Amino acid sequence: MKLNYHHLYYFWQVAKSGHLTRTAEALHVSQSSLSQQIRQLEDRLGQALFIREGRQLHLSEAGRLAFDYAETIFTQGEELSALFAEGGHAHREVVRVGAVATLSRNFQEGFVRPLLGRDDLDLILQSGGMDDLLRRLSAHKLDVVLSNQPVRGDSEHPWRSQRLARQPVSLIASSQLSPPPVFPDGLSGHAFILPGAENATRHAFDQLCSHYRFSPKIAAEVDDMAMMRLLARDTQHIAVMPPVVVRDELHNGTLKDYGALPGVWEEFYAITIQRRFESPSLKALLTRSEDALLD
Amino acid sequence: MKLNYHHLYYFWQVAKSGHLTRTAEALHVSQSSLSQQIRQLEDRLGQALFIREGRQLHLSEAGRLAFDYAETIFTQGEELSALFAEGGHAHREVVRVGAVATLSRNFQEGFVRPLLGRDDLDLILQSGGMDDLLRRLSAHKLDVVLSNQPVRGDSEHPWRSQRLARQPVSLIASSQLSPPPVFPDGLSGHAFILPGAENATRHAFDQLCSHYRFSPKIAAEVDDMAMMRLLARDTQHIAVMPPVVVRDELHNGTLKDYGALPGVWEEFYAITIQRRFESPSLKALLTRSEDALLD
DNA sequence: GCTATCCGTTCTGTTTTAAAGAACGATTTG
DNA sequence: CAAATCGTTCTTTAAAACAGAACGGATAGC
Repeated sequence: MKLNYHHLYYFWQVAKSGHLTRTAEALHVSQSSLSQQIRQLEDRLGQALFIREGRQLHLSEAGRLAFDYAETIFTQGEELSALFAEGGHAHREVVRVGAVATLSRNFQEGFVRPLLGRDDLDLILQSGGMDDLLRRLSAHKLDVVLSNQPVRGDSEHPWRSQRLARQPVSLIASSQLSPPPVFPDGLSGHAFILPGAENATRHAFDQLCSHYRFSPKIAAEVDDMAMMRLLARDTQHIAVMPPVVVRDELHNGTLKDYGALPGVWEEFYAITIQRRFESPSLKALLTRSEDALLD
Repeated sequence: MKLNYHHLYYFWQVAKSGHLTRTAEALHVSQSSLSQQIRQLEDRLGQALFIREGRQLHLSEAGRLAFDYAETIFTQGEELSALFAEGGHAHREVVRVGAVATLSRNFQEGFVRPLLGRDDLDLILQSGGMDDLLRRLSAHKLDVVLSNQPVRGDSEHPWRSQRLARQPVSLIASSQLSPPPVFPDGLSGHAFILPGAENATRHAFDQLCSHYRFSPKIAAEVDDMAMMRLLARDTQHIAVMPPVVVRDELHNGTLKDYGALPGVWEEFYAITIQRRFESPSLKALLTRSEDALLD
């Protein structure tokens, strides 16, 4: 009881044009052959795909349904054919990495670094929203998605989240600040620059605050690390962020690290789809030590 | 030079398990047959899909590529088979409507109203972001998307935007307001509740303001009509919105319509994919008069 | 280091399936 | 009302998918 894709293809072609004879000519087959195979498809599916009115063919409701599926199936097939037809040359290895747009660029670069020097390989980096990226992952348009939070897979979407690394999160502010802020005391006068509410780091920070019964005054909520860096540099507020993001500023003394927050981490996850043949290059990326990623 | 889906199917099955003999048993064919057909596929594509190492099969880079496509192709195919296998009963007509989440619920209801009484038809309503909805449309998971702005199609995405209706936009505020606001004078003391910046209505309003060299004080930007209605009702600010949204409040006198804004409209578009066989029910929905939609 | 086994490939003959041609029937056109 | 158009059905022919046997390289056990 398997679907015959050859029959489905003929059905698709006929449904697209609406005419059996013309399609037969276009495909260089006889109309009798076309007619028979579509009939066989209908027999197998157990329902009429066309409604025969006089000498015209109209799609039935079942036909419309089948046509929608056929459309995606054969569009994909033609894309595949085109990929092999062009060039004809051997296919280069491709690694396609999606990253949540707000993720640390440092980390992204660290992740793909081993691939940057390789001439035998194409690297594709895409940023976007989580929903968008996961959809691409499911459609096999991406090999891995980098995120700062794990996702739960289910039977329909067998995603696998693997923590790649985590780094401490500190209070970062101008080095001129006096008295130096110490968590959680002596902070009442200050305003904070915090990660956005949907961020796991922010969640941990809020929990820490509520443990100490401290309600921070919020100057800004930012979900982009690069943006947070700018705000930390150009305001007198205290930013809650991983020190690596502002490594340069810490080094040259414009900013100062006022201490890591206990239990607050920024975490990095790789989300993949379980599959039998993993690309060896990707596998190597995913099995590195944390240190290699965070430097 | 056409792709043979039968061959691709065998390739897919073997690639999934990684073993030719086991797959042959599972599919009830001889391994020689499997081997030959996969070879034929490779010949046609012009590249090896498997790397034969000793008595093991590994996917080549081209194979990985082909496997990704095969996965989506045959997943779709199996879904289609399942749809026809279950039931076996005749397929009911389905109309699947996507609507931008912020679109007037009144309008959405008006649009689908002719379908609500019909027993012979399933109606599926989905809301979401524009990107998401357009993706579903392209994947044939939706028949039409309702939006308040048109989209441009291109050769890759042959979207067609059709304006279904438009309605005037007024200044709406508490009926107690004195003196009654008249655009654009006598508004300097008031704050506005406006549609969000990415909205076409907002754009038209901004153009009107700049024409009169008037800069409105903004109390809130809201992209959801239902929310705007609440704010108009519960604040003393002036809302820029279509009067129909607050029909009840206008009727019972809590709110008042202080006049339509010239050249400012809220517009409604239906976005579809050009296709040969449109569902007759959908076609009927799309060719109605504006009045039927806006009541 | 030899033998037995496993597993994929290749060759050849057989079976199944797809395709073509002719006859038919229904519908539209002039 | 005849001629043309278009899809279906039946029968024959061509092309494919398939099975079985022989082959060969790789692995495992003794």
